[in-house]
Amino acid sequence: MTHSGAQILSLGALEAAPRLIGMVLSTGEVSGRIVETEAYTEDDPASHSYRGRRNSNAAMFLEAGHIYVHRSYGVHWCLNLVTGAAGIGEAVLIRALEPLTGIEIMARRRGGARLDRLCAGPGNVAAALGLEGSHSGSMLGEHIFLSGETTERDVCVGTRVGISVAVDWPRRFALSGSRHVSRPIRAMATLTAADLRPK
DNA sequence: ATTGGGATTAGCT
DNA sequence: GCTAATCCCAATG
Repeated sequence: MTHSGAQILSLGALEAAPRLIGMVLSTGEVSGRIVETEAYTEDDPASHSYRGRRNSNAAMFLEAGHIYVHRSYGVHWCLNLVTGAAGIGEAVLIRALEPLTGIEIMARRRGGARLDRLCAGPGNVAAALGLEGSHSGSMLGEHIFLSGETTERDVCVGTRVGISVAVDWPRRFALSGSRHVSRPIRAMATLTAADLRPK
């Protein structure tokens, strides 16, 4: 993980999530630019950390820079980057990537899909990267790497999808205009590059 | 011991 | 649009 990556993840999830847009996630074989994220904090009733630490969510309470991979609907794996201070339980869900390299490998893992759907949606991101539950609790730099810079383009913020509580919280972030996002965001606000510059 | 409900997706209507 | 797939945990008896 790069220095700027570590710096961003040490922020809270709410501040890290928009700043991760534009950065690059890679394994040895494949890589993609982050175009959609979602912040989960311990005060969020939709967060796995909301009801405290369990065996299943322990990775979410590790130090910033670890990854938390969880099962969704008993079927899919979803990748989170742990943020903030250790023991708090904050993380950013990686919801979509713009494929950069290793596209054939990702397509094979996904059973074929058009380019702009290859890493669209959290289950598809984890599948394309080859991640599963056994990777949960590992550190960035072991299996996957975070590099690159925060985007210089606008990031929009909107409501969430796929949950039943706190749906209206503006915690889903996406690169404005990207066609690689899981589902279009009805923007409640737009953050410019100036808003996202290191404070 | 059993049951209900997800941070989702693909495939069919 | 609707639904099945399928695992883990929390709530309940």
